Amino acid sequence: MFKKPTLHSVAEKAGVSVATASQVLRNTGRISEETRKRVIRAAEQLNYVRDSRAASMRSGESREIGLVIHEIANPFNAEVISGISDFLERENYLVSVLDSQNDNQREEQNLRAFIAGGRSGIIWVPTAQVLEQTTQLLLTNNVPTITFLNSFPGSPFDHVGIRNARASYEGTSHAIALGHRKIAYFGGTGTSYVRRERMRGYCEAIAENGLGEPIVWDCEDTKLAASAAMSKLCQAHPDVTAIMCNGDRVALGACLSLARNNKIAGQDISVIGIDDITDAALSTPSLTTMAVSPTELGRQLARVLISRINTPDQPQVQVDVTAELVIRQTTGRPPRL
Amino acid sequence: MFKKPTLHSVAEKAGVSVATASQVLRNTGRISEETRKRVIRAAEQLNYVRDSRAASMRSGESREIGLVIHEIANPFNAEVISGISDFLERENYLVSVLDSQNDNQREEQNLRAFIAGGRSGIIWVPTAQVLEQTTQLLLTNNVPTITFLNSFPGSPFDHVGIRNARASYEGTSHAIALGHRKIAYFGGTGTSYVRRERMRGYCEAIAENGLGEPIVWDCEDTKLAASAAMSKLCQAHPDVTAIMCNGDRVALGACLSLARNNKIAGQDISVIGIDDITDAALSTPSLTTMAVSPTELGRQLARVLISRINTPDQPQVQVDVTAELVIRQTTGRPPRL
DNA sequence: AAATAATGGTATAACGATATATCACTTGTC
DNA sequence: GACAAGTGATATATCGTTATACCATTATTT
Repeated sequence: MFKKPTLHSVAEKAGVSVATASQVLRNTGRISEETRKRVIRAAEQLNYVRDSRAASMRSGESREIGLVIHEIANPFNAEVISGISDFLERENYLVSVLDSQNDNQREEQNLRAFIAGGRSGIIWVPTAQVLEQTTQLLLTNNVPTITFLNSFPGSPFDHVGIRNARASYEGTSHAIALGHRKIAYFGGTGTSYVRRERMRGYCEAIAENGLGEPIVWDCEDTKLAASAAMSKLCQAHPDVTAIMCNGDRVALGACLSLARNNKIAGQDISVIGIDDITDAALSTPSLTTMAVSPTELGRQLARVLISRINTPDQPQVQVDVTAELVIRQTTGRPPRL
Repeated sequence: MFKKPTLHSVAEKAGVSVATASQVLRNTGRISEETRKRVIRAAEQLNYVRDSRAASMRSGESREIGLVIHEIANPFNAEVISGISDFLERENYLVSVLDSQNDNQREEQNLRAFIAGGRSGIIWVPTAQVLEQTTQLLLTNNVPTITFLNSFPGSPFDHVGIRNARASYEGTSHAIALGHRKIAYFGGTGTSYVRRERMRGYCEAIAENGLGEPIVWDCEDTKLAASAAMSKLCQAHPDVTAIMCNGDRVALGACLSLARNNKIAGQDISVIGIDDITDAALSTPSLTTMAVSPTELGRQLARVLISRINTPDQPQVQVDVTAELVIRQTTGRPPRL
């Protein structure tokens, strides 16, 4: 039977002890140049790959980060994952991703897997409903954990996310400044932390300007669902002239519905998104949105997580990145009656 | 200092030996119901999570699969990842993803990490250029590996992918049947396995119908690049009336360029994609494409990989999934001159 | 030249689980 | 009542590393 090379085989081939071979490959600097070369050659010739399980178990250091996300296929998430990996890679960490596909049970299973695998830290984009038991699991097992984008009430973890309320507040204000009076909040379901905050910002802008009762229109976070929901919204509230959306994906879905009904986004109805995913600038008409930089998010996240890993006892940290209004074609003055 | 619970602490709390505790948690069925309950309670109370590194090291089984992909943010890839996870999860495997971001060096590093972590198997979507050394690494370390979607010359690994040549052949034939005579191949750069095959299918269809010299127009695989490239193609070859695209993403980029130049895809120029990503059906006009089922890909992949893991010595396997023509709005008869 | 320090290598005990052999004890059989 | 067989628990070796203590040599100090 075939067996893969181990430190033992490398040491044997180089004619030294495993202890020596280990020291060479870890660059402790205590080994003479001559034997160093011998060991390195042996390792190369055997295509030796250090077993990180054994290494991290013994040393207590893994330099691997786990990322648990509720939906990898979400374009904003995908962009953000690249940003995170980039920054953590520079600090010599490796980021592996598990997709919990919006399933609570899978989510806990994924977190368990990362705990079990001895990750140095966990980045967690929580689903809407987080079980108390899940939090306890992470705390008891003492893994540096940081929630990302979404959070939940009473979370004991560090957090990096977006200034959600402010984003929707400014988006809505932009519509108001253009002269819109009847503005709806469009997209999302349930009461995740993110959505609650975003709705709050919208409601504040509406209230401050005395624009009457807020109008909130639910829909699932897919383009298809958004398109269907938008058609219904237009029927139910024909007087709405602008929508503040829960995200770019539903915003683009709404635009799709408008296009199919021969209405023009930005002229008949104004649409404002949040995120600035790649497609926002590339659809026709291009989407006005509250832009969040995936790079900036990644940078902040890496910073906070690493400082938590290095200083486990520091007080809880919360960082919120500001979204910037990017005006494109889907917003304009309301149509004259 | 705080330490996380181990099997030792569980055993202690339950008043049994670690060996017994281990047996209970592995359900070997050799332990009495009474002590079983005691151990399980202790584990729950302590929030014990088995250290999978230690377990897999000793038992030689990890039930974890590594997926190395060149670009997580690619929408087709993202859809496919979910498909794979679903099927492998049913077989009790966990799929973790590393994104090599089209970087050769990162790719090897990622494969190394999975080898080092003792994965049961590796799913690899190779970048364009694969180093001989990388192949050797996987072989020497004896990890069941399967390439996915893309492959490379002389690959010794199992493969699951798409019938690429046939897909573009049929797509091109569809255009020909509609009456197009001047059809270009649009998108992609370099000579990856996938692109070579797709170009071959296109060329065959062109040759069989005596439509003169193939026209191949390169562009990077992003919507933005495709949009710019399409504008140039239209200038350079004003007589082209249809394009067979290297994928949906560039196809949608091409449509974007058409829309911006007030041309209508499907009337002025016909566009055919490959993949059928979610956005293909949801853009306006909707995209005619050679549809590949991510579910079917996932199923086949899981099947082949698992059989390789269970029977390492079986002969090399290659499975290719057929793409189906889905006619939507971006294809039609060529415009009259 | 004796004492001390530096250099380069190794033996050994962990890390936290599992596999295996073994050992008490009960139960069953004739 | 002796012996076999079965049941339930345990002691111990092991997986592949790294940390640490230790041991030879050789070099440096006074």
